[in-house]
Amino acid sequence: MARTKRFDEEEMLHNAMLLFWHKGYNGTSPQEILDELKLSRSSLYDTYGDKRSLFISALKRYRNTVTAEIIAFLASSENIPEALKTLFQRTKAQCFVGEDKRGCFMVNSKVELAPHDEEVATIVKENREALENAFTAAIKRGQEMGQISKDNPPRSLARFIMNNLWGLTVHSKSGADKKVFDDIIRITLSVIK
Amino acid sequence: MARTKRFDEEEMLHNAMLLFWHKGYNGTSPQEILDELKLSRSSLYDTYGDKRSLFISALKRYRNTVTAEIIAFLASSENIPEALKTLFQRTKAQCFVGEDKRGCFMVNSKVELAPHDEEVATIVKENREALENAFTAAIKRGQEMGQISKDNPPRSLARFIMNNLWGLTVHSKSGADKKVFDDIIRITLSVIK
DNA sequence: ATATTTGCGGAACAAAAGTTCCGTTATAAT
DNA sequence: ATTATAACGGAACTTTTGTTCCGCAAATAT
Repeated sequence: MARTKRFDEEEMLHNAMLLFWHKGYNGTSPQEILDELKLSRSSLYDTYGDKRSLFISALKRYRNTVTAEIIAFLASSENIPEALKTLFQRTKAQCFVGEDKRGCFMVNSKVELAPHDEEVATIVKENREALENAFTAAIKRGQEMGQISKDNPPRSLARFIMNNLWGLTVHSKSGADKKVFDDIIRITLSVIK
Repeated sequence: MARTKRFDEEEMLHNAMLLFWHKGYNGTSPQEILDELKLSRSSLYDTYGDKRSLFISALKRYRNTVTAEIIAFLASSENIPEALKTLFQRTKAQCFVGEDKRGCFMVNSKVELAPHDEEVATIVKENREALENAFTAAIKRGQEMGQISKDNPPRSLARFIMNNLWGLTVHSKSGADKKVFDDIIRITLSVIK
């Protein structure tokens, strides 16, 4: 009946996500999106709506892939302290990918937009709550398995862990070197004992 | 010899700082600056140069006032654990000023601009290093006075403390309530013993 | 093979962003 | 009081941003 799209919708959304991740919402113009995705103007607007809709879609994609993967990883881990260590190491490694200092897309977006954009604020809040619940459940299991001390309630520890993970993404924007990351990770994990 | 300015240069710079703090660099237009500061276009450009120069000046002002005040506070404190607790409580309190969720201007700026703006990256890096040195010196004194355990080197603890302070400013953008802050502060300070 | 429908290239456009310029006004020093 | 200099108000202008629209192209279903 009609012509088919000559690009992969999901792949383009992924590329748009990477672009917003790098340069922020207000720092990315439609022209840059077109150049980067190699898409025609009409294809962009027909497929994704306006710039803000595209951004919201990208943010949701991040939640459904990156965040979801972390939650799944926690849920499937048997050794919780080891799993947490892995997450910290991965965060550290990602902060040094290609001199990009891109940090975390969710953190970047909430810093730039959450105070003034209701929809972004909602996504960001739900993302935080979902992560907190996943960390809480994992830490609770860790405590029940005797891997983690019961000195602190699991939810408190979950919040503390997340605070340090997010702190690292800010540190990556501050020109901190790997030793700074190592110090922070070592002390943070020492609390989970 | 010539006419005098009808506004206070420092006061206007302060107001500009608050505006950038709220809405970010790319989120603030020259028109908004004029409206907010009640300044004529020519006065703005004659006095502060272009928008980017104004932003840089605002960032430096933050460093010379807010950051400098924290450094002075640490240097003048006798009870270090108490001083750290005060800083955390102040950070928490500021995160809930007027439903603003404005966070920390230095953190906001580095997340938005540091990866793509060399000059911002430099200011942000120097700010981080100055703060780290101030925390390190204070914690070292705290250890020497027997207020803080010597389990960890002072610089490592300094980095850990800063990571959690910055984490809180990110948490404030995530719709977290005060209980979240209290959990994080309690566990963080429990490491400083 | 044809009709139909959607995709695509790019022109076009309104609005805003960001800056400059100029004529007038005020004031400080002489 | 006069003069020199800087401040101010606002017009004006270029560029970019964000979006729409239109005509042609292509592919699918019949």
